Amino acid sequence: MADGYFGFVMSGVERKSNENFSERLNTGGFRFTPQRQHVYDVVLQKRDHPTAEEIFIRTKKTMPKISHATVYNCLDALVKCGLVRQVQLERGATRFCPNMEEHCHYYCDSCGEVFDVALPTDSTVMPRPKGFKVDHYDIAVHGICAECAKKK
Amino acid sequence: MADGYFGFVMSGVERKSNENFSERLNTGGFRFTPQRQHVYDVVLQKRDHPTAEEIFIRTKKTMPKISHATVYNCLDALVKCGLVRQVQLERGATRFCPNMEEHCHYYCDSCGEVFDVALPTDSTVMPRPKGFKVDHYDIAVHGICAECAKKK
DNA sequence: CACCAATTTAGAATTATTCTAAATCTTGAC
DNA sequence: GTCAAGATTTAGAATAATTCTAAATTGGTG
Repeated sequence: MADGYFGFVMSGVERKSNENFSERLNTGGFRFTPQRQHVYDVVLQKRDHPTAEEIFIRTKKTMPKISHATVYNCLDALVKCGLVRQVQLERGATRFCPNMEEHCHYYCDSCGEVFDVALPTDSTVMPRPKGFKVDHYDIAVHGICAECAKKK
Repeated sequence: MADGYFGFVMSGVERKSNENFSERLNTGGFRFTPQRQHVYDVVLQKRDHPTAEEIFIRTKKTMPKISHATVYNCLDALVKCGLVRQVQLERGATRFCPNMEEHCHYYCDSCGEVFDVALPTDSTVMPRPKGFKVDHYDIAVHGICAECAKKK
C-alpha cells in the first residue's frame, strides 16, 4: 500500500504561448496546419467549455470551408498534444477546455454553466489500484450555482 | 490485488435497496414498474459499468419485450432516485454504476477497464464558487492499468 | 371497478461522432 | 525549387447514442 497513495499532482503541462504551437504539435507527432491553429485559437478565445459543434460554428467565421470532421481531427490532435482538455459533464456532447492548469469543473445541473476552480496543490490524497499509471484527473462537481439557487 | 480497493464494496444503502426499492422510487416521485425492477437488477448483477445499450441487451434476456426508450427512462428514474450513478468517462456512450458509495473511477485508457476506488471519508474540502450548492462529485482518473502497462 | 396520470412501446427523429475516398497540403530529400 | 510520401482536409455518407412521438397499457386512488 506504500505506493497506493497519490496526490492531485499531475504531469503539469505548462501553458505555452502561440510561438510554440507548431513545436508542440510536432512533439506529439502531428503536423502544423492552419486548421489546427484556427481551432486552437477559437478554443482559447472564449473559454466557455464549448462543444465540438460550437467550436465548428465559431471556427467557420474565420475559416468558412472547414469541415466537421476536421474540427474533430484538430481537437483530437490538440488533446493528444496536451494543449486542450476534453470534458465529459453529462450525457451528450463532449466539451473542450484550454485551461491546462490543475483544476476541476463545477457544473450547474440547472443552467449548464461551468466554473473552473483551481485545485490546491496539496489537496487530497487518494488511494489507487496497484500498478495503475495515472495520466490525469477529471474532477467534476455537480450541483446548483448561486444564480440558480436564488431563483428557487 | 489489494482487497478493498479493487473490489466492489457494498454500502448500506445498496443492501437495503432491494426491499426498499419501490419506496425509493416513490420518494423520488416515480412509480414502481417491473421494467424498473429488471433494469435495476441487471445493473446490480454485473457491476462492470455497462452502457445503456449493454443494459438493454441484458435486460432483454429476462424481459424480451422491453424497449430501448424504456431502458433510458428507467435509468433516468434510477439516477434521480439515487439508486444508480451515471458515469461519463470518454466520448461516446454513458455508463451506469450501482455503487452509491463515495468513490472514484480509475479508467484504463488502453483497455477500457474501470476500477472503483472508495474515497477516504476525510477527503479534503475543495474550494468552490461562492453559493454553489454541491450535489455530488464525479472523479475519474485516467491512465493505464497494471495489466496494460506490463504489455508495453 | 373507473379514472387519471405515469409509463411503456415501436419506430421515427435528432444529435454526436466516425468513416470514406478523393483532393490537397506539409515535410524532407534531392 | 521539385518531387514523392504520407498526413491532413473535405463533403457527405454512415454509424452510434439518445430523445421524441403518439397510441396503448398499466399502477395507484377513490
